Amino acid sequence: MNFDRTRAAGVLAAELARLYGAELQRRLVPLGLSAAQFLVLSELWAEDGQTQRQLTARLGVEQATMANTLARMERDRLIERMPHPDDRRAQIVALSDAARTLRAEAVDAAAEVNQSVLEGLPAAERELFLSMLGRIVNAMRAPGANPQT
Amino acid sequence: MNFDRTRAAGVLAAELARLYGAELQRRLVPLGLSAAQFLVLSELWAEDGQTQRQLTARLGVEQATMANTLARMERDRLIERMPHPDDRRAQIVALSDAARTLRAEAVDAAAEVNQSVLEGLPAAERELFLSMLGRIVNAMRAPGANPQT
DNA sequence: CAATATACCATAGCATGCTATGCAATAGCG
DNA sequence: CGCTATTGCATAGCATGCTATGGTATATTG
Repeated sequence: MNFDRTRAAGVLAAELARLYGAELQRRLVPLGLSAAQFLVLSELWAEDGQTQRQLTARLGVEQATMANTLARMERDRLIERMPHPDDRRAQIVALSDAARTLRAEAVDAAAEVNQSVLEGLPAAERELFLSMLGRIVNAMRAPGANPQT
Repeated sequence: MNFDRTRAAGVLAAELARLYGAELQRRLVPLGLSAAQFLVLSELWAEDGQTQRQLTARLGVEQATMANTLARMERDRLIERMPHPDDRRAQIVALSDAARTLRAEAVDAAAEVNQSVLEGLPAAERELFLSMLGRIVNAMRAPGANPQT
């Protein structure tokens, strides 16, 4: 009849996400980045010049969320938007020079934070944990994961 | 040199938290509750009449976050606040009748969502996953988890 | 006791997530 | 071609997280 937060997978995940976000933010702030901005940049570092639509799909957030994040990134001179050559509705999101410069440092910082998360587990279990986390996320993302929808 | 989101524990946790939050919200909305409100209520169902301070500590959010959440819950008639008998700075947070009535239904809904999260894993691995998640969160919560702080 | 330090809350301002809307451009169809 | 549907974004409004700040009450200390 009670609800045990310490055994609720989602609640624990939310807490992990909060702690991780805070730590990542702490490491990225000196570079002038937030965690959400970093994720967008990590996509653009892999492939510059994507549309907002593509970024939204790849990062799995809603379109409106991405629009807001991109607006802040443009304000902060991390990206530039230019007209799409073939589709006047769309825009190309391009890295600024500043964002290109930040790449190595930011990726290092994020890698360290990801490593530090896993340090809570013995090395032998880390791969398994990532695998299980990945499978759970995939299962929840899949259609039909929502009963009676 | 790249950042692989699919292998970053924190990013996966954030995504799990988002998906979980959305699903929990979907199940709680018919009851007039949000996920954050549910967590506060789950504390109060266990022990009614706590102070804001206690709730903040137990749920692990910042004091300001709790103040805002409690304000919305008071607005929504889920809680009532009354003066603390011994300390005029503090207030007692008490369940409303409506909140007491919601208990069984809300706990059931949350339990189902938690169960559905774990369905992404074979039954044999579920306990281990919860254990690992719990250990990671504990390790990150612990002081000294932050290098060079 | 008076002054200072702490503790408990509230508020302001921001980021990032969401849903709901609306506009403009493009695609599809009769 | 012209109408409708779809697609790509932007904006509004909200919840929930945060930090920073300030007010009031209580505790501590010289």
